[in-house]
Amino acid sequence: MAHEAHQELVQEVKAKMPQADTLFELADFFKVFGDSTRIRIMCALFERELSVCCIADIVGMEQSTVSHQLRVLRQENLVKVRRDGKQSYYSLEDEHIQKIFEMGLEHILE
Amino acid sequence: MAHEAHQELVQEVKAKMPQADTLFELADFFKVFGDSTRIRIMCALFERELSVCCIADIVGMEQSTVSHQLRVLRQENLVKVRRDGKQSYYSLEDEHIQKIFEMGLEHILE
DNA sequence: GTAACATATGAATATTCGCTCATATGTTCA
DNA sequence: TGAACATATGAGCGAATATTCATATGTTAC
Repeated sequence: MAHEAHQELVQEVKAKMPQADTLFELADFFKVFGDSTRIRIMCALFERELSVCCIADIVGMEQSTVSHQLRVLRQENLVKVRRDGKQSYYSLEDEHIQKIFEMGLEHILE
Repeated sequence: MAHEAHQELVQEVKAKMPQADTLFELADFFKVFGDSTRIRIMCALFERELSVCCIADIVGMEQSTVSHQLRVLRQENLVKVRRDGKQSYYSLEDEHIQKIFEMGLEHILE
């Protein structure tokens, strides 16, 4: 390809892409899905809201680990918390999560 | 919650969850989306197939970096390659990718 | 053949990230 | 108030990972 044509193509594609900031945010968002502990936590929450210690038992990890990961999920607005007495009940923030999940499953099951 | 009720709930949720293996695979799949360089590469490929050096120019990174990341994308069956003379042209493997992308965007733009 | 270009890959490095331990904070009940 | 329980958080460690440099491999044109 000629040098000018190359540059032109590069500029054309760059122009059509979303802003760099948005793509960095998007990467951070998907990063959250890229850990098996967090995936399993989210998956458990598909069924119903759960307390921290229940989640820990379900995924078979320390309460502390789960608590740390729930914080990550909270920061990306993927889960919400509800305090009830001594316990914190976590649930999913919205239904995008389940759809993204399903689409991922479709891909790997091909 | 009583101890037996807790255990019962844990078992019930665990039973409804997909197999652990599947969830580990799923995490590996999403891990690929969790890096801004790879996200930008995929995003560039939404427009059209591109050679490695074009991609490198578009995302503003070394040819070597892009080549390494394209290998990661290949390993997860997210892109395919076509050799044409000296150049390798990469394109997206299927349309799930774009849908996952869009859903991620919807979430962060809320 | 060799030169020039495009891509792939191995090694080294720096950074990120998940997990665990110890402990702090928050809540209930006696 | 203090004991018991649930959750959150900070520090430290080890593993994973993204990038770069140097170089190998592959391809074309002369």
